Amino acid sequence: MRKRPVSLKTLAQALSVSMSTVSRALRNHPDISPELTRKVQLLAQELQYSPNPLAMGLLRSQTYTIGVIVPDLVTHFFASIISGIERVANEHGYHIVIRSSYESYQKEKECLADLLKLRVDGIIMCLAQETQEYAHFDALLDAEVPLVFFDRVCRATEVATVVVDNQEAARRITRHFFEGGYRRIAHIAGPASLNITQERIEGYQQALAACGLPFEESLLVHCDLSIASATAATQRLLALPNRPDAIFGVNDTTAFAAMKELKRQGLRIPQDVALVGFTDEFHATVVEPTLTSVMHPTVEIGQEAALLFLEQARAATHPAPRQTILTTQLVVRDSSAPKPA
Amino acid sequence: MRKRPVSLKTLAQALSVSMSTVSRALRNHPDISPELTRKVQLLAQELQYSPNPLAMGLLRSQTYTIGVIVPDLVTHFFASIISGIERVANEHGYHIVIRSSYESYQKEKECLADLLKLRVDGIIMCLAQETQEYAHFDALLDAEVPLVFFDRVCRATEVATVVVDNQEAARRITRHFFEGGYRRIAHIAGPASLNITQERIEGYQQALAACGLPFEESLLVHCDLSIASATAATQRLLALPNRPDAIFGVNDTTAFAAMKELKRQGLRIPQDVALVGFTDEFHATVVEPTLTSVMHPTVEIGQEAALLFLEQARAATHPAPRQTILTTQLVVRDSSAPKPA
DNA sequence: AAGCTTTGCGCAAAGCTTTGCGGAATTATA
DNA sequence: TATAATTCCGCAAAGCTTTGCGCAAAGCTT
Repeated sequence: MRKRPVSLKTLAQALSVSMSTVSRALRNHPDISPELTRKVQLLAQELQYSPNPLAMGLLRSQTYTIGVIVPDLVTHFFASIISGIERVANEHGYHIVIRSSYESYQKEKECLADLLKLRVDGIIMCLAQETQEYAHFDALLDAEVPLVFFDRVCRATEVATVVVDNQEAARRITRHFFEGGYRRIAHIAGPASLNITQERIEGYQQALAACGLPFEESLLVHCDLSIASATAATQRLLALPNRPDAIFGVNDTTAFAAMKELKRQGLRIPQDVALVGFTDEFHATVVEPTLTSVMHPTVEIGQEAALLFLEQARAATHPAPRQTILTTQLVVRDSSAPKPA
Repeated sequence: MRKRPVSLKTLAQALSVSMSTVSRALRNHPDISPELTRKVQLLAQELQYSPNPLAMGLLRSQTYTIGVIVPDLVTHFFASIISGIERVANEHGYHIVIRSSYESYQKEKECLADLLKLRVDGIIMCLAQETQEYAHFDALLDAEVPLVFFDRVCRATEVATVVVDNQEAARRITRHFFEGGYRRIAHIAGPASLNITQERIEGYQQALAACGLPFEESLLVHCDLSIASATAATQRLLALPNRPDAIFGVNDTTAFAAMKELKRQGLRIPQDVALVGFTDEFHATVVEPTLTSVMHPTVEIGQEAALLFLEQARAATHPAPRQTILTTQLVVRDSSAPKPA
């Protein structure tokens, strides 16, 4: 049995006063005499008193705790978003408790339920890939529990969200290829259900049109974001009678899987096929050739999400859901060097 | 103002019975009549009652919450350890609240203090790189708060720890080089203060001796685990009058920085200089040449740490600290192919 | 000196749960 | 039928904190 930490009662008994007096003294209430106040604060300091958050939580219905649900804890993308959330949460006195949905709809519901049972003050999350029904958020919305989605979102009119401008990013990539002299630009997209997939496809198509290139069905392939599936998608593209001269992968895993497959088939990058991915700095610079990629402002996504939470948590009345759109950055490296004339 | 969730009081009032009766009914206490029990449970179900963990925490002095402190949230190594912790913690009804020490001693103390104020049931952590004093753990030890260190440890006789067999791993790498025909084997080590650094150096030296190779001071260089510092360390090695033909980097960042620097200087891997790192699968397979490396059982480290916590949390009396040593795996890839005769 | 205002502190309730004990009503016993 | 034994439920305390209200003692006024 661990001994209980010092409480108001400990202090009160030690000083032979009531708990209310101790409580007031600690908060410098004018009702308490200066000498007593000093004595109390001194003892509190000495005994390292710190108010019990459980009692405070009970009183105020506030735990200063944010539930964070991500599809996956290991991926650099999510890890650094969590890092961003953690930083601003801590700066504002909040703790974060983390759960992974493992991209599963069932697990996502479980996590949500568990965190609510824990009485978190709000939820910051990214939808699981499987999730197509959104009824499990009704309870939160009804209870006006602060909720923030990032990256993968739904019900954007009801929930605060932070996303990146996927269309713009996809347009920029496509244009970048075009300007480099590439004309058969393929796109390995993600699952059709994800909003990020749709937006990037739209941007891709918009840019093709703007560049005067036709949209060829066969140059748009889907994968489920796994390595195997991305590899298969690449193979489908390369098996085309008229294969693409540029590939734009929808994310990290996809881009690297594509790169490996290209190398395996003896194709040179970018001479035979140029490549661009959505990925993060460390990976992109370590491969050969270095990978041109759209960098997500991951830490900022997390920070912004936490700020949106705080905004809701502090508001007296439930504020209108705000949408934050962050811009990405296209970092040009070797894998998309201009085509030699 | 969010409305309060349903409590025993809600149910009690709805059924015109006392809260104690509701409480007993929910736990199938024999004192309560079967019909009433049924009615109570039905209503509880319907209203989605779930006991308030704050009240329970107050009562039992238990929050079912584990504080996790890592030096860095973004690194794959820590991210996947967290993933392991999360999994077994959740399986056993615990939540984890995460903090990053940013490798800072000051921050580490802050995190520790904050988590204790939060009344976590225990702490699982990895020491910050800066941390050299360990007095801030006295309070935990005195209060018998379950504490588990992983990877970087201290006070191993007092605290449960989970580590990998660094000596063995270093020996294996060195032997692997030797068997491949390499004779001037260098080691880029980490900060001398870290136990992992020391252990790997010892293993390195043991294996050199076992292979009948001399230990040359100049082939052992230190870095602080940053990219810049690892690059500089590599440069020092390559500037040697008699440069090494094999390099063994102390971790992820180091190995890749070394690889980049080797390439930059136009050296071929492994023909001119072979390379082995401590790293994780994804990175290692994506680079060119693929990197031979010692793989940490990261998820297992996390799982094992959580199990050690549970062991302490469940023990009636404070158990003797247990040391878990996990074995690593040397995955041979292209960067250390045998030297052609 | 009698009455009024301050000053300084304690009581108790609320927030939620569990649990020992007591008590009323019902049933069984003599 | 009066008494003993069940049966079934409520009171209250404990765990910790805050806060409205009350109360005693001290200070002040005239």
